[in-house]
Amino acid sequence: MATIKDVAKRAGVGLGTASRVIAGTGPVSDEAVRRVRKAVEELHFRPSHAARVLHKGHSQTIGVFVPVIFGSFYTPVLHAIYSALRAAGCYMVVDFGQTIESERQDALSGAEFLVNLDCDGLVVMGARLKPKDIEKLMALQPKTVFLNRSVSHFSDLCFNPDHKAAGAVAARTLWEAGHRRFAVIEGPESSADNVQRLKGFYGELASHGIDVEAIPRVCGDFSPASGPIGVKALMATGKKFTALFCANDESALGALTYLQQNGISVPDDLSVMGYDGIDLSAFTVPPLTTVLIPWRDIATNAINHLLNVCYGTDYPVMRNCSPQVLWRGSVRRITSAKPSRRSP
Amino acid sequence: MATIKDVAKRAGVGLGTASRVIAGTGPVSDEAVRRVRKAVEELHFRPSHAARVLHKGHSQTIGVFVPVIFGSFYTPVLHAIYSALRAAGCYMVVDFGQTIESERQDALSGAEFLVNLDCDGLVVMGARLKPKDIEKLMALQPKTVFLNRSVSHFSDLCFNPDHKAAGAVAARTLWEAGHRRFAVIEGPESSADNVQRLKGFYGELASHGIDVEAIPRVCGDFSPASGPIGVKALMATGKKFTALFCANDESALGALTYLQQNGISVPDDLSVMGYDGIDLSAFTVPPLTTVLIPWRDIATNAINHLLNVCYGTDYPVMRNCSPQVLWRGSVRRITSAKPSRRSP
DNA sequence: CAAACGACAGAAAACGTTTCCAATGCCATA
DNA sequence: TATGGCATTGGAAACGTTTTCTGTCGTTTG
Repeated sequence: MATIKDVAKRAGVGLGTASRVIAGTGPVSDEAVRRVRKAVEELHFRPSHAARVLHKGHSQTIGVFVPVIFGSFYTPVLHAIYSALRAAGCYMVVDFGQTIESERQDALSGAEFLVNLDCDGLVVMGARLKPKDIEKLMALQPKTVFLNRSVSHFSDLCFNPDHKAAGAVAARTLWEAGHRRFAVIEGPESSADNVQRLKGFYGELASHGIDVEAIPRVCGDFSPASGPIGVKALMATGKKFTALFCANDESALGALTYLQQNGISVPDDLSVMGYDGIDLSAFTVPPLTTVLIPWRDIATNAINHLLNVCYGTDYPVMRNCSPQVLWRGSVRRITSAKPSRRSP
Repeated sequence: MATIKDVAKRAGVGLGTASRVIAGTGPVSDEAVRRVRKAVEELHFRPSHAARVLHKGHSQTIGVFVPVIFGSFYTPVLHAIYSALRAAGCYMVVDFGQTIESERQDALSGAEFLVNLDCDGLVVMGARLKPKDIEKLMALQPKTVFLNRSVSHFSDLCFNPDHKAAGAVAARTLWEAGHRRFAVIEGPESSADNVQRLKGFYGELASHGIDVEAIPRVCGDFSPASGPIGVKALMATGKKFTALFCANDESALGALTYLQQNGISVPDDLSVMGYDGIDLSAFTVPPLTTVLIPWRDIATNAINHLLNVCYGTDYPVMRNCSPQVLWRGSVRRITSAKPSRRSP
């Protein structure tokens, strides 16, 4: 590969001049510009990123850790991160975790991997990180933002939807549609985001006088497969319910499929409500009513903040992105004073 | 950040010794090792990636271009690329295109973006690249492999499933199940992979004596939305058919949903066959019969080849990954000698 | 006409590594 | 005791930029 020295030699100018022309900074004569440009062209010169980084002290590279790349949930977030980064002219280096269970360990080792690359900053996504993990990561690279995890001591670095409020919104939506008997397919207990949304959901119902302890619930793992498993288990309890809340859309998808296959009509026999608002939720049968978490906005704001920290820019950062209900066909409005007791 | 000089000073050894200890290469006394290790620990020393790259001449970084990150198709491929790269200790820098239509332009500018980062090699995915684009990219970075595109002159760099053969397999499967009347939701004409699979599909049917010109067909864009649109258009032709071939699973998903909503039973009234074998195809109602393209294997082999080219390694590279039919519930076997003429 | 100034060019230093080479000290051998 | 070889070491050079500083030349101004 040709170096800037070769370019300078070929153009018959000094090193400094060549550099100034290429960087487009400092005073240079038109003649010099012309000659350097020509030499660059002829030699197919490209400045060495490494040399630049070494000199400048920053790499224009941001490391991103995402727990898993399977499924429909993380992908749009990754895309939002990518877009914001690319718009700022930054490179995105990605590291993925293996499974949703190994998330915490993966995040820790992934961050270390990324830090070894002179990343200017880090984005770490994951609901399973413990406060001391966050401290550890901050020691590794102080310029880090966290997605989907909130730790009070580092709240300015944590960009996290208000899962509790969103869970409450889900409950309120079902309540206002007239539902009084519920069942829930939960997510993993080790996921802080799951715990929060359920707290919001049950809390809201409790405030309406529902005995939440009596609500049949089953613990899933956020996968589509946990939908059928969950529904089966819930029906086995023998308790009656008119509305099923799934802690995420993917498990709701699985539940919908299972119900369909077993002749239980949604929403006539049972209403189903999801959580996340993944793209695919619009394409189920019936289309899934769900709580849209504005991940796109949240991620963009997180990146903006990170860029501000890393490069002293001044991108706008908003911290209050509120959830929104996507009202679609999978939840029935119960209009009669005495709600239907029919149940699967 | 502490440099290796600081480490050497603190450990009371020379620069060379410190470097040798850290790199774990060359002869050093136990005492020196101990002291350097201690200094590294105390100063939280991490070697500068940039300086290493500058000196060594390679960055352990591979640039990856993927046309879009939405949807279910590219994600598993990206994951396979990631896994292979990470296993080799390489960093993955990603660039995405905007839409499936802008793929070609996006790939070109994305590759340039990536090359500016001293990537040791490039992976470019995209079926819309023209031969001269490939030449251009090769000039930019000779160490490049192409995914889902085959150009005869660069066939050793192109890792591409045999779409024609896979299309033929789809046709043969339907034929052998007894179907004689077909309809097709095609993909975009500008996608070479789509053109190939259709060529294979129609070719196989023609070899059985079917008049392929008479087969009703409609052009989609690979999106779930093109499923309903396509089915509607096909039914509007008034022609009768027992089997619908969708050029990719996502449009098949959309088609399935639409049929379901309109009371057309799959597979009793109509058989539906997909193409790709995305994870989600197992979770539709009914589960989608489809042709599995072994993208995981193909991507892994492509990366192995690239790594061999970049680093002189000797990973195994296989080039014949054959498609496979995932026989599931969405295709009916027509056993009667005279196949059913019933049609939507 | 001389001096001062401005525009530009070129050389040199610095960024943090790794590698190569020469030097040192030590031990065994002659 | 001198010598060769070996193990270990420290320092210099190199990787390719950018930036700063000094120098030169031509032009303008007093």
